[in-house]
Amino acid sequence: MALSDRKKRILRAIVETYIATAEPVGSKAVAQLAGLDVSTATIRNEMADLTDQGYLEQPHTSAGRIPSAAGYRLYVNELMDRQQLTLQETQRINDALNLKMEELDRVIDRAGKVLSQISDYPVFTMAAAKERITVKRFDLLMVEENAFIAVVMTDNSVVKNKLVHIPDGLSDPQLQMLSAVLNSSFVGLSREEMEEALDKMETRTAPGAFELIALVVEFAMEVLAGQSEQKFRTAGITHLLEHPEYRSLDKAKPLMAYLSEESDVPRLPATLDSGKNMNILIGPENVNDALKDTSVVMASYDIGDNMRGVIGVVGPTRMDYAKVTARLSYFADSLTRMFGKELPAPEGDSEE
Amino acid sequence: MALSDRKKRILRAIVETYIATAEPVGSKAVAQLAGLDVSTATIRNEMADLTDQGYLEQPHTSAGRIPSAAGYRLYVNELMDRQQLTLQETQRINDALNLKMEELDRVIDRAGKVLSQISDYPVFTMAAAKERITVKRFDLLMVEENAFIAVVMTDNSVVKNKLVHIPDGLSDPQLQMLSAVLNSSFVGLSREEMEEALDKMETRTAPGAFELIALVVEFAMEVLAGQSEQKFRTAGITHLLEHPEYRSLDKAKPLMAYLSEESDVPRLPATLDSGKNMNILIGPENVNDALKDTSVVMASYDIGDNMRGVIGVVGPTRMDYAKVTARLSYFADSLTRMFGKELPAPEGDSEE
DNA sequence: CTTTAGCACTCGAGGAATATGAGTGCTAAA
DNA sequence: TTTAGCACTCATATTCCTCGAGTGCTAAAG
Repeated sequence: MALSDRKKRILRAIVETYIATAEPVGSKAVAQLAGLDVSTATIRNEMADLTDQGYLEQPHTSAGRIPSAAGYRLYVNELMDRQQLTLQETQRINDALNLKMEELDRVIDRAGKVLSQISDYPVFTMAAAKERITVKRFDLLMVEENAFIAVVMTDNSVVKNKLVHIPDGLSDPQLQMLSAVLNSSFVGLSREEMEEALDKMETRTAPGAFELIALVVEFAMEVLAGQSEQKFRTAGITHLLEHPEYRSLDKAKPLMAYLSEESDVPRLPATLDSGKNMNILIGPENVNDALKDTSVVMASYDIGDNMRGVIGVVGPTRMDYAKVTARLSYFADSLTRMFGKELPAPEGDSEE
Repeated sequence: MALSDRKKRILRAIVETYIATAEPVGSKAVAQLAGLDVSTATIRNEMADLTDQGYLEQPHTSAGRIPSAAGYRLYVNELMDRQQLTLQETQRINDALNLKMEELDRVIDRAGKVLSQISDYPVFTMAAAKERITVKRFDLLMVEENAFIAVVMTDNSVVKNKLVHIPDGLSDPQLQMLSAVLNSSFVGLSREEMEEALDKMETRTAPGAFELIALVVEFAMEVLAGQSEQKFRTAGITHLLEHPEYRSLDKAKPLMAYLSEESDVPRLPATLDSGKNMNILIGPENVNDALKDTSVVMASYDIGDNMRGVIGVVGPTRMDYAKVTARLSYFADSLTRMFGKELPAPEGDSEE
């Protein structure tokens, strides 16, 4: 059932003043703000209707109304004006991102920090790799008599290396031999397949040589593991404490623990409705218990060919959705522009 | 002026019960706990003396006493029993550290997390590199027609790489030429010296070649910068909220902001009294303002040949010093044993 | 000289009672 | 359908009071 225009204006006024003040909104305040030339009594009637329909809630008999989850939902879907960013703000964002094309994760980290600063809410970031990553090539470089560098490059263009110490020196031909074995037998394999291949090889290879191969392959497996592992990072958790709903520590603590690295519970359900690239989860729409009274606004962006990143803002259901969505979407766009398909694949070792 | 044995016992009892309860300690409680067979009145007299001498403080005329900074200092220096760790606890620490010799920073991160868990306080870690770091060698690997990997190894055995895309292909001899220039002109130079050398070279080199050189050298300079930059990390900040002195958000917020990445103010004064490898800073002894009401217990450990790490615990002045120092010193020892000089230099790219 | 018992005093914490006022629902008139 | 009026509700703030732990001081006892 569609709401009358007047009801919508009232709902909108309530949501926005509640967002601004964090206190239940009464009919008087609405009368002033909604720009309607009706008395408070009329508004009270309309508010009673909206309460019946589930868009508003009453903390107790005689306080003002606050929006329910459904109320926020409606507001977000239909009523909200997209805010424009000021030139200054876009400037700030660009500065933060363009400093220099550094490593992927560092940029993302910094992006999170800046987003947190300009939105006044905590921010999380996540990068999810595609399902199957393999090693594209191995390189070995002798550096001293008793050490070489193993360089591993994955098919999503991440390059990592490790200094390997060896008890006895290695001749150049031996090194090339090693390199040949690695490149012929372990390229194009996923982590699990590598493990298998390594097992099979053990029986029919000289122990000394096998040990070295295993060392490098295990490193490669670690790299692959590190790639597919979801990297969850947060920034600005202390912003939580600035909002009245978290003045009580009992409220703040669990959410903060969830956001900081401490809790080992499964992370945010990255249920990005595929297709859409901006997603708003309001209060109970969050699956996770720690987020029941929390809203999450998240956006996704592309990283290179085969990865997708998510960046999101966490706050009380009374979140300034208009402000947050405006900033967030600009951010996500900028990130896609930086890392997206058009650009060369992400450079450098994109270590954690 | 030395304190009588009885005064010391009383002071000790006060410090320890205050640490346990976070509430001012009265003469009655001391009478029971100090194990002295004297009346509360006597103890009151002694406590008055201790207050005069500056070891105790009175929040208001008629509450119990709490230790002053000087009182804690005395306690830490003379009165405190070193706690023994239980077998279980050492086990836990060892498990956490020995999982696998992974990258330096990851191990340190994990160490911080575990230390925070077993001490119930936030923990910070820092790694300070030696003053002058240089590049030990460059390697270039062609990977595709239009990209190569630049591998940079520093003299503290850190290896990093970057994928460099180039518009036009590069022949093998050209690549070797490039490598030769880099290795002959930029090895052994500090960051600043590199910059100079690069400037000089600009005038007398073909533009196309120079561009590539500059690309790699700039990357190397970034690596050096990253090495000398102090890496400050924290774990378990939310533990702060568990302690009554930070129940009021106004108290907790600044400290939390300081500890999390948000504040850009200069970090902890790593004024490790050189020589000593365990350091306790009590309240006002901290230079930084954000730490005025906070105690910091820190220990240092060696990393390889030329780096030194600091790991520390932050908490209210009413901190369980005995517990914390015991755990911390064990931790620092274990870390030194892992990364110290006897072991091969830290392996792998020790990226942040 | 030191220790102890006794006592009046202080001051914060906690609780009950009270006042305040914003906001509501309902009714009756416009 | 809108408005004014009015009685009612209930969270919050304020005030006042009591309670009790703890103190300092004094005078007596060891």
